[in-house]
Amino acid sequence: MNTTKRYTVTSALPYANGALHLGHLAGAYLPADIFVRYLRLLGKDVVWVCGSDEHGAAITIRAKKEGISPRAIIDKYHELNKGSFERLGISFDIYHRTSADLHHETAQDFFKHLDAKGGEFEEKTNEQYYDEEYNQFLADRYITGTCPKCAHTEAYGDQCENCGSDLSPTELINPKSTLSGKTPILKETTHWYFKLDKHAAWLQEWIENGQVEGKEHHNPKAWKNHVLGQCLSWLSDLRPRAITRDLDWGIPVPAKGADGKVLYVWFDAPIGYISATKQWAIDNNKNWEDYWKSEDAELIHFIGKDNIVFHCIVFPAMLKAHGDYVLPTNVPANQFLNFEGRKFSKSKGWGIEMHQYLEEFKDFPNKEDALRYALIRNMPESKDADFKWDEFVEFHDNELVANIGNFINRVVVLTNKYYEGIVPEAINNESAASELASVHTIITELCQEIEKYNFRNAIQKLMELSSVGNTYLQDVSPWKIWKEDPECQAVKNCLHNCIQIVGFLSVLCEPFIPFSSDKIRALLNLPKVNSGNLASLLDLFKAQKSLIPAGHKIGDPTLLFAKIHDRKDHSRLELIEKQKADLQAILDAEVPPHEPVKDTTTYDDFVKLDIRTGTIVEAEKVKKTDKLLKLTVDVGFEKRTIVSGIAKHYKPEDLVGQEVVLLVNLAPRKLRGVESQGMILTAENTKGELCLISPKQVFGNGFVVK
RNA sequence: GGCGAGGUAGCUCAGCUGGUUAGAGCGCAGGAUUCAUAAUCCUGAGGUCGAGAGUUCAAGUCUCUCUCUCGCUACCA
Repeated sequence: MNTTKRYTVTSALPYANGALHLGHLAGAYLPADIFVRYLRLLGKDVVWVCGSDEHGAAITIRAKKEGISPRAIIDKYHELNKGSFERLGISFDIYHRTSADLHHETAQDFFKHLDAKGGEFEEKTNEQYYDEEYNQFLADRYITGTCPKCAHTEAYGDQCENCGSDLSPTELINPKSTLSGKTPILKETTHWYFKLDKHAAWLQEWIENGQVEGKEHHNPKAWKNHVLGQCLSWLSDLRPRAITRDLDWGIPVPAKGADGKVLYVWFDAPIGYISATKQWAIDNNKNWEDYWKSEDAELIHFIGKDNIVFHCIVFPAMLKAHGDYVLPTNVPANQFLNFEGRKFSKSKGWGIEMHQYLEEFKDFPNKEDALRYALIRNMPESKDADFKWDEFVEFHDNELVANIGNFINRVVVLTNKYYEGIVPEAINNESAASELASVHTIITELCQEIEKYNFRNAIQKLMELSSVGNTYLQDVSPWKIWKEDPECQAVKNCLHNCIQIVGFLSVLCEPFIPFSSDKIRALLNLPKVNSGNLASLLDLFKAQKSLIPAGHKIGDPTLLFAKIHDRKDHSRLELIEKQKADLQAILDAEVPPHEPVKDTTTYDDFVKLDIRTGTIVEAEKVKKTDKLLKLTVDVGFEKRTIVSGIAKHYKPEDLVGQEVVLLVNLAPRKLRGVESQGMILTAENTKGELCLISPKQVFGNGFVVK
């Protein structure tokens, strides 16, 4: 590790309108926890900040729906998430919230500074939907209407939750305000935009080469591939981004003519890292600027991949535009965790939330570390990963129980049996030199892996450490020697060395499985690990001194982990089986997905559609498209050119001669430069497969379908 | 179509700037052992490194083409 004096570590601020699930935990919190605990063990000066992100329209909407205040929502989820984190050993230095006054001030100051500086913002006026009854502009989420793509009648202004397509409010058919239920009008409004585009050049240099203004800033090779890739693909097309909204929930924009406007959440949220640090500094008698404005401060953002663009482009641009702040030296974004083969989905009940796990596994011994271990072992560090209960069981029983737990138990039992728990002295210990050397190598590698954010590898090193212990114990087989000669020095040496390994484990496992670390320390009759413990451990090792000296009395043997596949006690296996059964029940209960039935229409409306039979006479692909075919269709009285999105399902040559049914009085429209004069009718099933609709027998062209 | 990531043993993945018979863990098969939560330890089987072409004395590793998976994006009348 380099000579940096301070670390400022952040984890993505959870949005306070819902509970976090295991995917969030594995993405941005657990990895940061490992990293920060490790730094603390080395005695580094580090602050790790996080907190609730409590603004934005989604919260006000939810509050309205549930008939409670936004404040009630954020209080509820702030407490819930904060509590779950604590119970899982996520050791933030502060879990702040963006509703705090300190944050409001900080964010407003930040805005004012950029505004006063000039050149960073611009104001633009455009038309947005406005609710005349409530006299306010409507955020995207406040408008519902019919989705233009799937005809779902309750699509939001920014997204249709039925078909998943991203929308803009003006695309909605029949828009309605969720406040008054009435049709909103379009009205001009002014917003502030952050001129992101003007930062493109230095951002590129910074991300690609790790240099800022010709000065080396960080090693770009230390960044994850997928992070670099995504950043660079964004850089080619940076545009000014709106940073204000017409909303009454959030941080008021501190500028003239900004009544009724608040800072857009993505602008205020990352500033939350700064305000959290300020609050922590006040509470702990520190100077927050040392962690944000000092050259020897190293800023690291832990996030999920959905946040890469904000943390690698937008926020750095904000910091640089401001001028006084350091830029992140790394953004080790994780990919996504799936759950038993599917995406986590709250609405479908797929997956498990942190508080839910804690509740349902409340009788499971060492449940926190069991979960942490499984998530770390299979962390989505460089590609999406999948959480499976079967793997959870395997990791737990084969690795935590059979490898680490068993080794520690063997050593503690033997020491108690042979020496009444007193650590024996090692004399002429050279025979164990190779074991101790490999222990040293593993410890070194473990540290390096953590420093490279490779936590999966790191935790496997932990397992290697206890494997070396197990192998060593097996090689010496002290129980054999002891039967012949209880006073034999070889037995004493062996157990002395094994206890040292247990001691190393107790320290090195702390970043990963802190609850177990405490238990191992208790077994060894030692205090909990503390800041700087790893540094002194490494020093002792160098000086070839024992971590736990001869004569020290260790505790009585107790089990660290209880096997899930236990012959006598099936309770834990049943717990797992229940989880699996619950998932199966969801799968079984699933109604075949279907399009919602549209609103009732009339015969008069129906006859407006002129649907006729026809025959495809020519077909070719439209260039530079995936799905589009240009078809010439004979409708009897004339030939029509029709562009149709069926290229993924039909080859042009197979279509010629095919009879079809088509809408002939649809207004013509250009698609990719080709004018389409109608629409071929197809059906689409849930797999997305298309089927042309056509007469059952040869019928002739141009006849009306009714 | 554009951009990004990825396709390596049954499964999950390592393989840096190209260099001897391609690795680990799990799983599997055989053996050893009993201090230990039927845990541990040893040995072994298993891969034409997505396909093809090229550069090179030498390619999983570089270049090109193709193909499949995932994400973003365009398009779907």
